[in-house]
Amino acid sequence: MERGRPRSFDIDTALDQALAVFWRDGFQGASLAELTAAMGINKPSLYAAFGDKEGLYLKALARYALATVQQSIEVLEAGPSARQAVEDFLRGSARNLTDPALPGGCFVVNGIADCQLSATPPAVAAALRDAMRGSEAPLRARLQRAQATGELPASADVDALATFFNAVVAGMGVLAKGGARRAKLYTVVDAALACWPPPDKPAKPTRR
Amino acid sequence: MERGRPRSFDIDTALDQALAVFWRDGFQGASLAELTAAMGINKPSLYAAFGDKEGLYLKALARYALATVQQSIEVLEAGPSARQAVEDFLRGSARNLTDPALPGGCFVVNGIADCQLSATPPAVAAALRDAMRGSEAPLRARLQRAQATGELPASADVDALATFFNAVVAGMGVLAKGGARRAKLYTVVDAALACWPPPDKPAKPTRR
DNA sequence: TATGAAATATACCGACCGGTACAATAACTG
DNA sequence: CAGTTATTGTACCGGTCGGTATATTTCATA
Repeated sequence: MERGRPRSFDIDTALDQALAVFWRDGFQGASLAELTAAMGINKPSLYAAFGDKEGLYLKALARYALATVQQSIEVLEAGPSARQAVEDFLRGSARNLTDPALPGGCFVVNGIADCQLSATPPAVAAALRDAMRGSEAPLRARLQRAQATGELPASADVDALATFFNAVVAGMGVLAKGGARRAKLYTVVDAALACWPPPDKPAKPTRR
Repeated sequence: MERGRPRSFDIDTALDQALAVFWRDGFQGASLAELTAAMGINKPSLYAAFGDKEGLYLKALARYALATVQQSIEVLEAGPSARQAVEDFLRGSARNLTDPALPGGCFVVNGIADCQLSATPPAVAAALRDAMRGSEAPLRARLQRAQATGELPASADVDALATFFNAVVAGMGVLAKGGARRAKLYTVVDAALACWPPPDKPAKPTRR
């Protein structure tokens, strides 16, 4: 049984509202005044529920990372082929990065670039790096599966490919934050997909 | 003739020192205390020479952008072939982004991701976007030349390629700031170079 | 050497920062 | 109906922020 006065707000809702502020302004740039205003609560309530500005950020980041990784897996595993799955993934990323309803760019990319040696808590920097590395995993898993089924040639370096596509998404995140339009990001996707490895030495080259 | 007490520091030297601080901590994160300490001057001297924190940042950014664009042009135009020039450019970028003697990542990429709607002066955001777009120009110029000389097929979209390689560098900048090692960036370079367009429908495919 | 101009150093300004003490409030328990 | 417990609103803390007023120093000029 819960004792005492019940909390007047929903934790996850407040977390999402805090996420939006952190996404837009970064860890340093987001002030407690902005955060509490966006969350509709007071500072002591925030402090009691999340412990700290740092704790709040870490919880918001964990929520964001979980949601995006789940969505990535969903898209990557749903594609009819690995090649199509990666294309869907890249194009979906381009769409999210330029979604006018979102704060702009990628929360993790913005956060990493915002890391200041002097004032970013080590746990925040570490969590961001973990999130960055974690976003590579679904890609790598899908590419490994493609190699196992023969869709990707045995000579392909799936680790390198996963890192590459991840880097492309990060680059698109920077372009998006810099104001690039969605169409421009799509051209990046098109160019990146040209890196898809060709099949290994075909016995009969398909040419007429 | 100069009247009055002469300035006791060199403008460009101080600008370079300020650049290092801004590079590491961003516009918001860099405090006047850090800046003046790094530059070895007092706040009034900074104010008299550069007018403002914003003015100082803009001058430092202009200096950085000029230097990097010049170096990019140099590398891109020195390569024996366009393909080799772009490879040299990408690999040189990867090297710079992970240079332990530098603050880490790309000053422009860090700055763009650090832009906070609430507290970043519009002129700073605009200058960063201009710098981001400007870094694409040397690439595009080199690719256009390659297309004119026939090294790139007429069907290649040089604008898209320039945007793509620029995005790859931006992505590598994020990875670097996130602590990725140089070797990891090199694998991204390798994968990106696989996007180099093949020659148009060769009459005799070079295969034996 | 006296004078004027420009840069220096110190000390300070109001505003905002993250974080908290305190008292009032609202639920559950007996 | 007390009594307990946790949350809420308000008001405040020391510290730092960007920026500046003031007075002093250091040079070129005359």
